[in-house]
Amino acid sequence: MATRETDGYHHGDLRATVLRRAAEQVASEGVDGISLRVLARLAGVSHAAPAHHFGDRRGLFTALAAEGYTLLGDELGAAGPDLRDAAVAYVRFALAHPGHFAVMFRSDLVRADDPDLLAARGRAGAVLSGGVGALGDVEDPATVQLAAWSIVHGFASLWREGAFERSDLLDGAADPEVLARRVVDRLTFT
Amino acid sequence: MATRETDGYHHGDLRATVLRRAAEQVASEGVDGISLRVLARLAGVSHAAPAHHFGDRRGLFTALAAEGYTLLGDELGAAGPDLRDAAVAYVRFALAHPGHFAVMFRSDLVRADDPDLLAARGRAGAVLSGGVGALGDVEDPATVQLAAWSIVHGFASLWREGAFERSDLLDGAADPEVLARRVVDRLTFT
DNA sequence: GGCCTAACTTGTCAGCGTCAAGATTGTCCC
DNA sequence: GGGACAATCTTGACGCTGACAAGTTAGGCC
Repeated sequence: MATRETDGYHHGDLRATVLRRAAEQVASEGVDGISLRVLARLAGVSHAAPAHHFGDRRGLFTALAAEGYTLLGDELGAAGPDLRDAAVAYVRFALAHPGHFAVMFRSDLVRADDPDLLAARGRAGAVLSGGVGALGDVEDPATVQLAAWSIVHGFASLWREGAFERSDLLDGAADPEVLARRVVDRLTFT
Repeated sequence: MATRETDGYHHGDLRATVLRRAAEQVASEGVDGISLRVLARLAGVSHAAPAHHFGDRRGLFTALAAEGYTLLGDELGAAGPDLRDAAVAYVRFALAHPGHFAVMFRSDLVRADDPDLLAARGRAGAVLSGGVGALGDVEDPATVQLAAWSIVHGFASLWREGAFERSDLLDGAADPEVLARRVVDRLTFT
């Protein structure tokens, strides 16, 4: 099927296949519960095949992170120039792509100097900065941006790890995006 | 010398020794760069000795997380009832004990039903809730608490991973606690 | 048709977590 | 003081993993 273009020696789409599976596995079992050999097995190739595309384990996570920043850039771009909309979009991205999100900020798992990673991250940052610029008159835009980034990043992380559920701060099965907007609304931007 | 009470068969303080080293290693090299066997070697015991105290790898991280929640509870308690002070204390804890912090919210690394963990976490949560109660008249205290938790957690995580340094949001070598307070001050609590 | 390169395989290695079984030591009770 | 007992640590083994090296196959390009 779609996973193989040729069913012989060459897989045909191994890089994308492994990357997709890796995102799923990281999302469901965490970063530690992942193995290049298992990913290779799932893709129907030999244990060393993924190494050709990613180098090593770190390379796989780096590629995953780069893809994540690309997706985040897209999401932020689609949200438009309003910073509050962008904030909610950040949360939406994190919860829609947990496998990517779990890796993107882990400097111990990612090769910091990877060109693809840097490019994708730079783009996402530029999109966000544009949103802050659109705010108009702000006394201390850098602090505002730090605060906004912190609050959405923290919210997404804590939600993802189930920290909120364990506390009694959630009223029933609240929608994370609704809640995220409510939380972001406690920020003053002026 | 203080690490061994007897230099014979029994180490005497293995559990605490391993835990301390583990915190250091996690802080410096990340969770993945840690190995029970290396920790055992560093403590001068056989490779299977730590298992007696922690069961398995997951047990080690669980113990580390529990210790982290205890430390966090102490820090929050020392900060007093003011929620802004507590928020800064949260950041201070995270940056002072990065090895613990890195593990505390990783549900994939921690045994969720561990009694020690639950007790320590419960205590830290109670201390924090007390601080929110001391705020007085608040329209929606749950949302306020979510927002405060999110912003400090996100700030600490992003700072820790070096995300802020990579952006151009920091003016020079800013003190994280000062910056944290400035960021928290963008929150409206009423 | 022949070459070149990318993609993948096979084989191997040391290190890891985990388990089982045995050795050593401190403690407590008589 | 001595013996049972539990806690602590060792030794040895197993399968799995990431990484590396060397060989094999296929596709593209002149």
